[in-house]
Amino acid sequence: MPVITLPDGSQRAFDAPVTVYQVAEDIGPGLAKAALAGKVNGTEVDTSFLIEEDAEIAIITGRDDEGLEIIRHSTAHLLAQAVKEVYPEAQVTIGPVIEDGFYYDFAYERPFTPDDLEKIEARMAELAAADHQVQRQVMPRDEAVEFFRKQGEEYKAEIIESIPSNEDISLYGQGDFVDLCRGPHVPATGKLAHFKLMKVAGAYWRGDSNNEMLQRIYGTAWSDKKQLKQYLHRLEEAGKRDHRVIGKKLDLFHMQEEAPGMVFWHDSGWTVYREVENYIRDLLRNNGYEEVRTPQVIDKVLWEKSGHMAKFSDDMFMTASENREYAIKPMNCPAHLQIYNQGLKSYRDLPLRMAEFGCCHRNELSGALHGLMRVRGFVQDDAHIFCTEDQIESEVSAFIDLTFQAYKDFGFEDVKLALSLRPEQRVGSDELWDKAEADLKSCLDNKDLEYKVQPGEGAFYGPKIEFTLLDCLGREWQCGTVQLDFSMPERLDAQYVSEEGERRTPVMIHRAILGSLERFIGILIEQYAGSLPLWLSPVQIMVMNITDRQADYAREITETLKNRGLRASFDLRNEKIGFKIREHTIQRIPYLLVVGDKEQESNTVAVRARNGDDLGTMGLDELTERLNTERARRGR
RNA sequence: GCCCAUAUAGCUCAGUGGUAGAGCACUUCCUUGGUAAGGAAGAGGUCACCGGUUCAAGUCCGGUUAUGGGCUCCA
Repeated sequence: MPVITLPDGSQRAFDAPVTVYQVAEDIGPGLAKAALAGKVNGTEVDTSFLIEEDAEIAIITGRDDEGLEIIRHSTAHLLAQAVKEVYPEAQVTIGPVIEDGFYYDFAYERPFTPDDLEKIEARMAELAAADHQVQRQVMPRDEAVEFFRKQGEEYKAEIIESIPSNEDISLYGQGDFVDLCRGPHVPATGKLAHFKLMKVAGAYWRGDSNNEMLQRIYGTAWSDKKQLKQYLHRLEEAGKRDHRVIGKKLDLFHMQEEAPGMVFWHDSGWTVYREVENYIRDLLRNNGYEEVRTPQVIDKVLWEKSGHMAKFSDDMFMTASENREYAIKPMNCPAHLQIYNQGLKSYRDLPLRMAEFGCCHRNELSGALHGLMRVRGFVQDDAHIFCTEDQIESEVSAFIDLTFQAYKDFGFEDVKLALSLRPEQRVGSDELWDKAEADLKSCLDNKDLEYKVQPGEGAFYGPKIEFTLLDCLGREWQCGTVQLDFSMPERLDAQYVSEEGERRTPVMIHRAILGSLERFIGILIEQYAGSLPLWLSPVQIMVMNITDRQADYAREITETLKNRGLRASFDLRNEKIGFKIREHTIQRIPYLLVVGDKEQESNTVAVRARNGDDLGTMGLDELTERLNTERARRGR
């Protein structure tokens, strides 16, 4: 005779086993209608789950995060059911829940078209309206394999075969469609109404590019109409923040067919670029780094020695001249080692921190290119720290602090961290890896930072920490990184003389705060939707006259502001002031100065901010002071 | 690299086999106007590139390149 304890602590006694649904019904008919699933002693179950003993119960509805996940999961099944009905030869594979929705991968003789998607979505709506019961059944594994194989579902059978043979398999059926699933699911397809199929894409079976390509259908699903609408609106708004759209509108940069993956920086964009570069330059100089510059084109022999030719030759741009072969440098480390190797180093020289705004070229796969985020020609805010093993922890720790300081100055608070550990193929002894991984880990733990551990994701030469920022659609892009390297110093003969007078090999720490300036600026643009902070804005002040009478005055104050180190420009066109304000506001210029007869007479300017605020009339000294204060605050 | 989609004026886009269009931007003229679009006229295209089908191709077919969305990759 189960006694049920609800989340609010209240209890209900039943004189016979009850289902989750019946519990909901007992509480109220509204809840029964809204119930999607239940939680019994912390485990998610279907509403049909029978409770036979005392338990803590929660009813899951569309208002709960868990409920939304169940809706998405069930909608993925609905998609599979619809596809099987419209295209019976298609085979189902997997269909997980993802951020904001779900996808499902199918094997089919031809790719799905946008037309197919419409048909499938229409069928989904019919199936949902038919309100099919969703029923769970349990089957021994081998029987389940046989069950799916009989239906020609080879992929499904293969998945189940990878489950241990002594385990039972749960299946969910709705109408004629049965799918392997852990569950739970909504009680009936009628609970699913607010979904939309978004796009088709190719995806490799089991994520392996050696396997065949499946047809992936992406969809979104929500618990009510309003949420769906809001989501679609959010996507539309995000599209307006896209750095490629803003880059064009604000005349920051362009790319063209003759140089795929390479950036043509325009004056405005290059101004942002220089500000970012100079910020890092000052930061590094103040933190014990030296700055160097190394050649763009270096003989292939060096890259063979460093090991890059063997591993990455497909991705390297090569060039030849006078019977000699060169690589356009894909990274800076071998070049920095050449500088290190000039003159014998002592332990007293360590740690030696060598920075370069290193221009690199990598022939990335054409399909990987993505605006400024993934390019073939880019500049890293690269540096290599040569140090002893004992210095690793303090160097990495200082670098993490420096990175967070920089991100904060640029206005980024949402930074994701990952710790990537030893891959199967690697160099260096296990003892060395043990120590290196422990060093990185303790750096993160000592700062109480949250991070994701990624086993096997480290570079072949050492473990690394990655700093990831998000773009306008929430896609993650790796920016900062710190990587330990036990391989290259030895390969390229770097040494130092120890306190005992012995020759030793230094450890090399590769590190970057921004990663690539191109990518970082792309993310900056999206973060601010083009309204960059004052210190980064290409044009900081636009001076506008009302009539021709104030043209000279406008020129004069622009000149004064320029002399005070501000990026000021004027607009003396024969247009109404409203027109000019609109145009320069759209151009995201932080401050607009209006000068008419009144301002000219009193030797002042009328100040308007790009958000529309009227800051009143003031003299240039007051304005300059105000702007200097704002500039110094940066993105904080 | 793989799958799908897209490529038309400077920009955003319409154009379902029969003389290439719109809005904005641009040029000229009028207007000198006080905080998000004043008015008029004009100019502007080898419809990405190569090939094919057709009496006729921006439109249909094939290929190439680039871009977008994914997958894979990312030293």
